[in-house]
Amino acid sequence: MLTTTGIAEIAALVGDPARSAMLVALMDGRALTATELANVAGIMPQTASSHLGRMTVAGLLAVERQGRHRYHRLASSTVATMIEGIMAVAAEPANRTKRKVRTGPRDAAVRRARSCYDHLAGSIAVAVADRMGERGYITDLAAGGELSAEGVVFLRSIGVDVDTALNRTTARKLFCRPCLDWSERRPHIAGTIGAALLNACFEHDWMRRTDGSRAISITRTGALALNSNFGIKSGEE
Amino acid sequence: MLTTTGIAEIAALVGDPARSAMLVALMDGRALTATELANVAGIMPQTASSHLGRMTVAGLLAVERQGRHRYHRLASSTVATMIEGIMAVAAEPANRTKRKVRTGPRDAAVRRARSCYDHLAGSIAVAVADRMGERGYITDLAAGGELSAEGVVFLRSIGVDVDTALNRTTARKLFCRPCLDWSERRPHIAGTIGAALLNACFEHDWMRRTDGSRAISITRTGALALNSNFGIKSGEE
DNA sequence: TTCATGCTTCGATGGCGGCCGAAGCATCGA
DNA sequence: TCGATGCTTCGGCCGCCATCGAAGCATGAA
Repeated sequence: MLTTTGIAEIAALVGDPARSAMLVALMDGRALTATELANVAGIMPQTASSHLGRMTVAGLLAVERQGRHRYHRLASSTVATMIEGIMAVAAEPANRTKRKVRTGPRDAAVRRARSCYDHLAGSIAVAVADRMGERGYITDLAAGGELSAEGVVFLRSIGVDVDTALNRTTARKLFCRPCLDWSERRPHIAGTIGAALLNACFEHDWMRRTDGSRAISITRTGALALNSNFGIKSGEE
Repeated sequence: MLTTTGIAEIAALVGDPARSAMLVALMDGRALTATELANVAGIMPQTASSHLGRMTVAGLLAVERQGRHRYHRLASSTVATMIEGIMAVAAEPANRTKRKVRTGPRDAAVRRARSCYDHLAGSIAVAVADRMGERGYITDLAAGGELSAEGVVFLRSIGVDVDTALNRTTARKLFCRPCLDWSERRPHIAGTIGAALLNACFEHDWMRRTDGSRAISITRTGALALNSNFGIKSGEE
């Protein structure tokens, strides 16, 4: 059987605590060095090197070498989607009852806004996609999504670099892909446009990365901007 | 970290050849006995029993006992979605180049129509969802989906048992969930409605299960029905 | 009650793989 | 050229777990 053994190989790679810790650390789309990932996983660099090598040949990771550093990142958004899928199962009720679950304020922050691969996820991201759909900026999000002409104008008006994003691929259709959201399980905006949107949020200082977590914090100006541009109340404005 | 270890546990379960073979065998939503699954995986019953027990406590499988038989099925559609996600990675170009891939006619059939958990998947299923969206039978499929009043009338007219399906849950909203599709990566109709729809296709003898494969064959009358009801040309009418 | 079937539990075995120490390559700075 | 840093390769150790034989429980039939 073609698929069966392939599935087992891929899943076995994720099925190691050290490797899954590294993969989760890379879920925000950044590229990290081998030693950084070794620290994340709590293992020695030589062990991490072995893991990273195996995940790379399996197509889970991609490597870019800069000088004597080697930066590792997730190979594709398919991999990120897969990990979100596994997360969803791991977070299901059947497993929650087993171990005690305390959903602290930090988890709440992650659930509200976090980075998924290279774009924004969480309830805020879902709300953004909803509003843009309501206003006709995005059409047919379920079927791959298409950015309308009004959508281009709108995004450009709030400082998103739509044009370079548009130049990077051939068809406009592919830009707004739905991406099953871990906590919300509803689509948000991914792809090149999603990356450009998140990038703009950082450049405007609407949002900031959080150290040691996938959570993204929303600044005061960001809360105001979300309200005025999207009509989203994040509770901090 | 809460999620990291949980992810590794779930993935490690899938990461065994015998277990992944069983999971794939269950992907069509049917419930199989322990011995049947042992045959699928090519292992002894006692070994299979151990695997099934572990997957059940982990929340991957659910068991129903009938007499001296124990029927195992996937615990939820979340699990099915996860496995499709892993399949997508295993089928990615990076892995295809490694081993030889021959996409024979049988793979083409699987890609066109197959069962995913308890509902229909493949290009036909995507087309069905598209048409129903175009005609306003389904609204907002991307955001969980909602069946409109016209949709209820339509489905009832083609012999889908909508009413029992509607009674089985509380809100109409939950019925049409998008489900990332393995080959198409576009949403199709899942949930209770999706199950009722597939069921109707079997009862009308529009489609038939294929032995030893997830593929679903389309009968001649089924092709005609798809064309007249949905305007979908499957190439066999 | 007795036997057969389906499945589970127990115990022992064997192998795969994660882990680290030490050594071997690259790259950068002086 | 020499040392420092980042990373990889090699070798050996250890533990976990998949596997199967045999025995123990259920359920159903004779």
